[in-house]
Amino acid sequence: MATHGTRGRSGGRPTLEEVAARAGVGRGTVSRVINGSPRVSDATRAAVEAAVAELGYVPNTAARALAANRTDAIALVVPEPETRFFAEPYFSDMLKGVGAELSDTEMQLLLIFAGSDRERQRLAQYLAAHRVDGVLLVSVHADDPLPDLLAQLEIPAVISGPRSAAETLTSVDSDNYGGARQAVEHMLSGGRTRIAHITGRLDVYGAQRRVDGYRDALRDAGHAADERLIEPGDFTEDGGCRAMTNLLARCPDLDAVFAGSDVMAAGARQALREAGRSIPGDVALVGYDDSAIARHMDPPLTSVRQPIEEMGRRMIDLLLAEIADRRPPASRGLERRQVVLATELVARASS
Amino acid sequence: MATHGTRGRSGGRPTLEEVAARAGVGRGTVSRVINGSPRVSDATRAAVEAAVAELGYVPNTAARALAANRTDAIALVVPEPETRFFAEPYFSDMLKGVGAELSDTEMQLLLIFAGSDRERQRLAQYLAAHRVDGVLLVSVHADDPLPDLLAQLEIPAVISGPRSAAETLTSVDSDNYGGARQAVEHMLSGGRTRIAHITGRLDVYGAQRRVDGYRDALRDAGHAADERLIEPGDFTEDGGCRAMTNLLARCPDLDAVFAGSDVMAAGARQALREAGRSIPGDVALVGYDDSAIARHMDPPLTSVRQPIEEMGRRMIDLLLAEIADRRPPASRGLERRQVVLATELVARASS
DNA sequence: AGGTACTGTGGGAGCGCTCCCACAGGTGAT
DNA sequence: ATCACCTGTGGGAGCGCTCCCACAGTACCT
Repeated sequence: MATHGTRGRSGGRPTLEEVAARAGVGRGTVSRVINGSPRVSDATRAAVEAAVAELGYVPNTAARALAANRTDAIALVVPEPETRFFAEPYFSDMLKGVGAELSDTEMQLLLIFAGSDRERQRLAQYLAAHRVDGVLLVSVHADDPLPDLLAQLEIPAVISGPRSAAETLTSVDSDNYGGARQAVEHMLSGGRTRIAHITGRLDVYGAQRRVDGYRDALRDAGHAADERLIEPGDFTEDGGCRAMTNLLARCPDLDAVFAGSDVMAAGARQALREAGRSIPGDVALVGYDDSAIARHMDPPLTSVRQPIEEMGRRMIDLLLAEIADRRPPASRGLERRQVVLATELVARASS
Repeated sequence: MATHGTRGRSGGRPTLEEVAARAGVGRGTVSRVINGSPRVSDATRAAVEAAVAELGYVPNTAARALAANRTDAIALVVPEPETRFFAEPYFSDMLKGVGAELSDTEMQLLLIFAGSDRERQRLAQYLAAHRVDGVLLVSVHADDPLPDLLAQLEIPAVISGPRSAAETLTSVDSDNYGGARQAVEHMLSGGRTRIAHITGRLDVYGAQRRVDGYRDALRDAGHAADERLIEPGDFTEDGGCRAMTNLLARCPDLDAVFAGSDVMAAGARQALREAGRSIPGDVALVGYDDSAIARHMDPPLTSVRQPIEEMGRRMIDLLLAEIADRRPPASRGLERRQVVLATELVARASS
């Protein structure tokens, strides 16, 4: 009789109803106070808050999620094996920005790795179950099916580097085009005229944009286009070394190199050294990313810094806005949002 | 009339009830199939599974959590700022083991940092709301209040290094005592007799156990105890350097040093070098952790390896068992579980 | 024949919340 | 005085599941 209908509750955390009884109000009113609705009188609000404090009431997330059809959680999906995640400062910076922006929110951040097929399978299940209100996607390759899955499931998502100029998802990116221009203009102003470029993998949109920036900066400075100064790389150190070797063979008169990443710049440095070219005496060298490698290279590498932490913050802003917009399913879609953040050239001894 | 009572469901994921209708069975039966109950006939199970596949049914986690009073999630709590998490390979190894062991489970892993006061506050709320079924605690200091909070909230938890010999939480640890013995015995067998020890912070239980192992190994080999050979360190490189300097001043005749961590060994190496002692010629040096530092030191450092990944796996095993045990709240408590895993000496040039 | 025991199944009740309708009481225009 | 329209409030219905009781059917004992 006493325990009628009281199934699993051993210790028994207080419920909304109990708080309501204690405060002498109705359930709806307590709910309104908890959720910060303005339509509550000051006196009532105070009474409810007192009851909440006395009882140590904490809302039941599952009940709320079920009733309101939301989870108050978002996922940061990293389509890489965990190893890379820990190896690259990119992710830790991103996480810092995301965490900071989220810290005055009720939202909970989930970190999900989707490196292996198996993990991707799990993630698909996870998303199908709508266990998060939104998704942050970082470091996505051009042919990744994940963005489309997200679109199909109608889950709000923000991507950290658009897959192409026609990206349909809301995206945040650094100004790859402008960053490349900065690098090239920096070398031009240093008196260099034969500036080569080692590109990143061209199926990565950002790498393409860097090539565009490189080309336009040279053209605007009145230099004739010379496609022989452009050599494709693949973001690896070996690739950078090979590319540099090819460039030296083809254009022995080059006096500067803009590498599409610091790692490739490290490879290029090795090739230059083996060819007996001094840095920056014979050849100026500029990288991209301003990673730890840049600071520790010999000589220290001039590099283009991306505001990764801020990118993380902006991604959260946009995602939260999109989640909020979702509720009234009225006027959606029309304006794609693409935020582009400025880069900064960090000049060091290599140029 | 058509949309009577159908509130938020726009697209409308299928529910248990719909699957039941499709399969021509009752709701309870579908639930039994989904949860792998054996009390279902093969024919019925097949019919239900077909309906699930056709409808693309995915259980609603929130509803399940509410009804069953569990979350199917566990938290890995890191009481450190994120920076340290990324800096130390300890965490990434741990995460790998944990992830592996969890991958054939329905359990979801949450990574929670509790470095700042603010984050700890949040965590307390989080735990009070019982948003996870269990907690994995790594790298906890002796005076941390977190374990007690967990106990008070009756949340199953496993800790990765007991706070003391009287640890009440289930714990997994590497054999600090045995590891220290291995290190000392290795140096003894190399003909060293005056072996010093730079300890870790002694408020860390594991560091104490290493001192115990060091003492006992020497005693068992018939060496008279000499407390002057023991110098306290604090796990930092500077501390290791200072400790080494003190040791050299006090016992110039020492011919070997067992440092309580690789980082301190690096500090000790510097002090030895400055004092003109060669490694391993004049003094043998052995560290603890077998971290990247050990491999890259000059000369490469002999060190004691802890099976961190396996520790992660075992922690999950124990935690899942504890969560399962929880359901029938019958015979609990009596046996504290403390798992200790063997260490391995990795011999390199420094000894 | 009657009993006991098990297997497989259906469906009611309830988990703790949010949403929303209903309604009381106040205010100001007509 | 009448009506319209606010603000603040109570509480019913329902979210999609799990748990468990009830019961039909079959099998095996007395």
